[in-house]
Amino acid sequence: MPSSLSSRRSKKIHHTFTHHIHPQACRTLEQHPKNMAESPITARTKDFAAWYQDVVLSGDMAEPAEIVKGCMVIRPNGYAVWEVLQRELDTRFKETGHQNVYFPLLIPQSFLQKEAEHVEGFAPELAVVTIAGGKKLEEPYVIRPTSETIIGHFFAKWIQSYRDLPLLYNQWANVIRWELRTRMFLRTTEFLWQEGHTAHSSHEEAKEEVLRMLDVYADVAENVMAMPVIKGVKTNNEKFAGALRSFCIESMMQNGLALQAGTSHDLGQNFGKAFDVKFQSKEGQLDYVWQTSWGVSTRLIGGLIMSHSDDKGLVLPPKLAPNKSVLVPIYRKDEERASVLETASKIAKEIGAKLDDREGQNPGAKFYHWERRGVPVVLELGPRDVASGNIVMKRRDTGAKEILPQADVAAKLPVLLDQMQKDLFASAQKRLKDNTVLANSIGEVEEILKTVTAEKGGGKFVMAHIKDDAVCDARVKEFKATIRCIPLQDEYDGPGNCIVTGEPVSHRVVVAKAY
RNA sequence: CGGGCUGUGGCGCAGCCUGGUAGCGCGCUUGCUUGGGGUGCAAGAGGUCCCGGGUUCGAAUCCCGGCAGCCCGACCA
Repeated sequence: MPSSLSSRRSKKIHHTFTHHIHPQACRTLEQHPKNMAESPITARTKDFAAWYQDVVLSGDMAEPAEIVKGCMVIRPNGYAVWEVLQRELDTRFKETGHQNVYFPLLIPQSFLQKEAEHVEGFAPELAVVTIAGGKKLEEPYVIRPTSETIIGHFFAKWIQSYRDLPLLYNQWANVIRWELRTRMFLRTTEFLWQEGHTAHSSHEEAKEEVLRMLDVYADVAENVMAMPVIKGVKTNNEKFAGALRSFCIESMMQNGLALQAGTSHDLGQNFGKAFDVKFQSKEGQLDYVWQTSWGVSTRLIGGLIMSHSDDKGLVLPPKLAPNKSVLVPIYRKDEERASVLETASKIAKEIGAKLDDREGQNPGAKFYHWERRGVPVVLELGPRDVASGNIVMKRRDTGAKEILPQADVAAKLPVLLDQMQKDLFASAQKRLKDNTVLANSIGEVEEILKTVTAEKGGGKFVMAHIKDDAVCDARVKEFKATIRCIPLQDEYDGPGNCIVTGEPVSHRVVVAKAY
C-alpha cells in the first residue's frame, strides 16, 4: 500500500537538504550514514506538524486507515498506552461512585432533534444509517456522535423518585463525527472515549459533579500524563451544544498551541426537559433532573505526544508507559551469550523489565527501536557488566547513562522512573509558564498570535481581560485564535476592563491558537 | 467543503516533461560474519506503478473523473 503521507514528508526533507544545506542538516545525515531501518524523524523546529506525524508513525502508535476517510488504525504501542490511560481513569471513576454501562451505537435520528441546540451543533457532522438488512429504514439511525440523547431516553425510563438519584454512569465507547479535517489522535472521524452521564436532584449537586470530574481529569493529566493543564470555563459561544456551561482542561503543546484535553458539562435541565426525565422530590414535587456529562478521548494521546516527545521520537512518562524498562543484552560469542542472557533474564524478571533477546538484531538497532517507541528506561548488560557486576541504565528523556551495581538496580529503577515522571511534568510546566504572556489591548493579543501556526510554532497563551460575549469571541477569531477558557483560578491581577467592549470583567482569560 | 501538494515492491525514492515490457537504497528470507548506538559479505523473494475511463499500435508516463493522505482556509470537541 502506498504511503503518500510519508512520501510527502520525505520530500520536504529532501528539499531542505538540497536548497538550504545548513550544517545541522548535514550533521544529521552524517550521524545516520548507514542503514536507516526506519524513517527519519523531522525536527520539531523544521516542521512541527510533520514531526508529529513521524513520531506517531515511528512510535508504533497509529497510522492513517486510508481506506476509511479520516480514520486511523491504533497500533499496539498506541493501544497499550490507551489501556493504561483507561485504567487510570476508570479506577478514579469507580472511586467517585460511577458504574460502567453500555448503550447502542445507533441512535434514532429523531432523538437528536429533541434538544434544539444539540441538533444544531451536531447535525453537520453526523453519519446516518439509512439502509439495513437490505431494506430502507423507516427511521434512519445516526451513529452516535455522543450519547446524551439515547441515555436521556433511558434515564426517563429508570428515574421516578429522588431515591433513584443520583444516577452516576460512565460509558467506554467509540463515536463518529464527520470532521472535515482530521489529524491522528487529535481529531479523527471515529475516536475512542469515555462519556460520563449523570442525573441529579438539584443543580447544586450536578455542579459539584461537574467540578469533581474536571478535577479527576486534571489529576490524570498532571499526575499520570505529566501534562499540566488549566482548568476553566468555556465561553458561552464555545460551550457544548445543549449545555448550560462547559468546563474544560486546556494544555499547551510544545509549539505553544492549546489542546482541549477534557470537558465536563453542566447540562442543567435541558436534556431532562427534552426527554421528559422527571422525578418526584422528597416533598412530593415533580421536577426535571439535573444532568451532567463529561468526556476525554484518544485525543489525550495526541496531547501526550506533543507534550513530551522529542526529535528522536516518542517519549512516554513512566506512569503511562506499557513497558517502563527494557533490558538489551550485549554479547559476542556463544559462551558470552549464555552468561549474559542468564544474568539479563534474572535481572529483567526481578525488576519487571522487558528482555529484548531477539536474535539477529544488533544492540544498536535495539536501542533505536525502543527509543522511538518512548520506553522510559533502557538497560544495557554486556560481558563487561557481567564480569564487573554492574549494569548500564539510560533514561529516555535526558539520555543520561548511569552505571550501577546490579544489586542496586531493583531499588534504583523505581527512583529513576519517579524522577523522570517529575522532570517531564516540571519541564512541561516550565514551558507553559514561559509561553504564557499578559496583554492589555486586543491589538497586542493579535500581534502576539497572528503569525502562529501549527508547523512553525511560537504559540503563546495570552492572558487578557475579555468579556464572555459573542462579540469578543468573534473579534478574537479574526486572527484565528480562540478564548480557550476563563480560568477557575485567577493567577494574575484580578479585575479589569474588557479589551474589546470596555466592560468590567473579574479576571483574565486564556487566548490562544488551538488544535 | 474550497485552495495547494502528493500517491511507483514492506519503507524511502528515481523514472513521468520528450509514451516503447519497471529501477535504486533500506528492510525482508537463507547462510556465514558481527555485536557497548542502525556490522559486513553473498545469494534470493517480493510490484494490479491508488482506482476507473479516455487518447494511442503501445500508458507508470498524456487527458478526464474518482478515492486517499499532508498543509492552508472554512467547519468543528
